[in-house]
Amino acid sequence: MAMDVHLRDLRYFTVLAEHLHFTVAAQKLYISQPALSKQIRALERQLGFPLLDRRPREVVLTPQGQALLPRARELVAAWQETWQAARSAGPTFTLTVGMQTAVGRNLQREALTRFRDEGWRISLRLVSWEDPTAGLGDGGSDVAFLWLPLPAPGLVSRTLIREPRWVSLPVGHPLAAKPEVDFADLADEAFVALPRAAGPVREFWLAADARDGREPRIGIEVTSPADTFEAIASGLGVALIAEKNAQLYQRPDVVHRPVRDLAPAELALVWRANDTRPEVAAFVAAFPAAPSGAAGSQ
Amino acid sequence: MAMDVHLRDLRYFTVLAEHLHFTVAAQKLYISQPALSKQIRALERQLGFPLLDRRPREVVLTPQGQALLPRARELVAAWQETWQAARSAGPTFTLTVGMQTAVGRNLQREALTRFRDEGWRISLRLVSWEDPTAGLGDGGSDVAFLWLPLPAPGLVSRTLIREPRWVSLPVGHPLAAKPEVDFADLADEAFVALPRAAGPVREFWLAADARDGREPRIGIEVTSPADTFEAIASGLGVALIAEKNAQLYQRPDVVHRPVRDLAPAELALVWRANDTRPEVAAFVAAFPAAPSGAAGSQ
DNA sequence: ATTTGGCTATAACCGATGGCTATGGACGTT
DNA sequence: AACGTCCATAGCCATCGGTTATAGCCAAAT
Repeated sequence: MAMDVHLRDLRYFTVLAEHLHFTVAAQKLYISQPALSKQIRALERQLGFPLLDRRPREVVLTPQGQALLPRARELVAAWQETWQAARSAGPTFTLTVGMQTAVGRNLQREALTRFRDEGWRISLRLVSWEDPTAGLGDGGSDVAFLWLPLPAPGLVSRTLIREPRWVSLPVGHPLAAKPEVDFADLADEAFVALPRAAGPVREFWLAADARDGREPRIGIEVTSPADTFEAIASGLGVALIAEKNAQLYQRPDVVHRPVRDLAPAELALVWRANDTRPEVAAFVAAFPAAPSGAAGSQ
Repeated sequence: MAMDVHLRDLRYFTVLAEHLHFTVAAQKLYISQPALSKQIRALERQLGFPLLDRRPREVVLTPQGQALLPRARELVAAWQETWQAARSAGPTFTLTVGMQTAVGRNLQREALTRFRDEGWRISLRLVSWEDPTAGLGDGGSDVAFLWLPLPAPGLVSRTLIREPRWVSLPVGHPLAAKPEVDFADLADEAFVALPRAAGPVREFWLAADARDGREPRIGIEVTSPADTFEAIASGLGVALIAEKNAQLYQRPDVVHRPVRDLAPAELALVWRANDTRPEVAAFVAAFPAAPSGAAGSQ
């Protein structure tokens, strides 16, 4: 018997019933209008009776739809409650999230608010750039936000954000005159680098992937964003930086420019491959993965 | 937020919690053990906490599992009730099912019991072999059980059963001596045929598909199973017949033998392609489709 | 101590589902 | 008549939910 519903579909229905307008309801639900249309049709097909009467000018509930609506709301709400109740029946679980400074993108806030509300304990752990695993290596963290590539084997990642690499230059720098920079013009500059201990990520931000094996010239090594921009402003070198971070760290003595011909940087949620605890999986699942290739934006 | 559950998963959980044994619970649920294992793990992952403690000797509920169990039962039951209530809020829908005699296989019973219980009105309409669409053509039926091929354009089918074609012979017939018959030995026999009005299905049961275009020899045309076997017993011809029907229509003066080298016959549920009423779709969906090719049995 | 048997997990595969973008088609409005 | 609004359809792709086959674990039995 095909009697079980996905509560998601009931939720879709309740929202649609509230607005009686597919396009609007789809927006509220953060899905496309055709997706909603299709799901509702599928729901009607599964139930065996129509829920809505699609008229030329308006959409109205059928008698069955009217009967279903309040009960559907109850079910969705009841489930929410049930979930919370069940969760709190177990021992309180504390998830430690490792983050390096300069990750930004209010991911911290996301992590904290979203899960604190739902009865979890989230503990943020700020780690220095010297620990490329952000605490995953020594067990100090359960998950971490990191720039790829992965610093060590045995870790798995879900890419959350993919964005172009820009370059930070001192205001006086000749290349600062152009609105966009070729990496070729940049390759022989002195670079502000992450510490050696940072591992593969250091190489990535030195654009080792675009140098054909030639060694970059290192101006200075730094361990914090403040250091970095101080060094750049002082003319000790230039540095690659993610696009959004460029917008975030504005200083009068430093300018940011997009760099052509560089693969985008990927910010990922990382955890240990052998860590199968459902709490970790649930945390990870709560963050939507970035689309794989070049996304269709529109 | 990934908060919505599929009620099916809750149902799986309740059954598993009842037996505390994956293999047994999977059997009760009519799914394979790995499927259950995977679904439960996925559920735990989605919820963010473990439901069961899989120990070497036994499976036990975690505190969260214990907390979830009774409420999960309630939710599943509540949905059932909700569904019924919503259905009966609409005008009673009567679905007319066209059937030819000799379809058999307790499909009628299936159709009637299954849906009468759930508050539908099912009206069976027995049609003669003269109407190959079993009432779909003139709107007298909403759905019909028919042997393929489809008698007319504009109809869609879901194959329910696929079974070998046998041949019915009078007891004295020389071919009746062998346990199995080659169609080549049968091709030049006189055949008991469906009426011309039956269309493509007539050709199918004359095995036009195995004759390379040569015309069959028609002994007599009949319009009911009784006619058919009377004719065969009287030596007016032989007839092809589906395997299960062969077992069903046993008479002392007629024998049934499997025929080699014939494609199987397909019994299908048929409805109008442009009929998108959810009631029809739900009825259709309630009958599992036959696997496409040679099925993996075991 | 090794084998056997019972039970759950994993792997590889496959069709159906659920999302997307782009486009069509019905209908009211201008 | 042309346009705008809104739902449906088409075509595409990743994920899901099922399958069979097989591995791995542990206790009982040889």
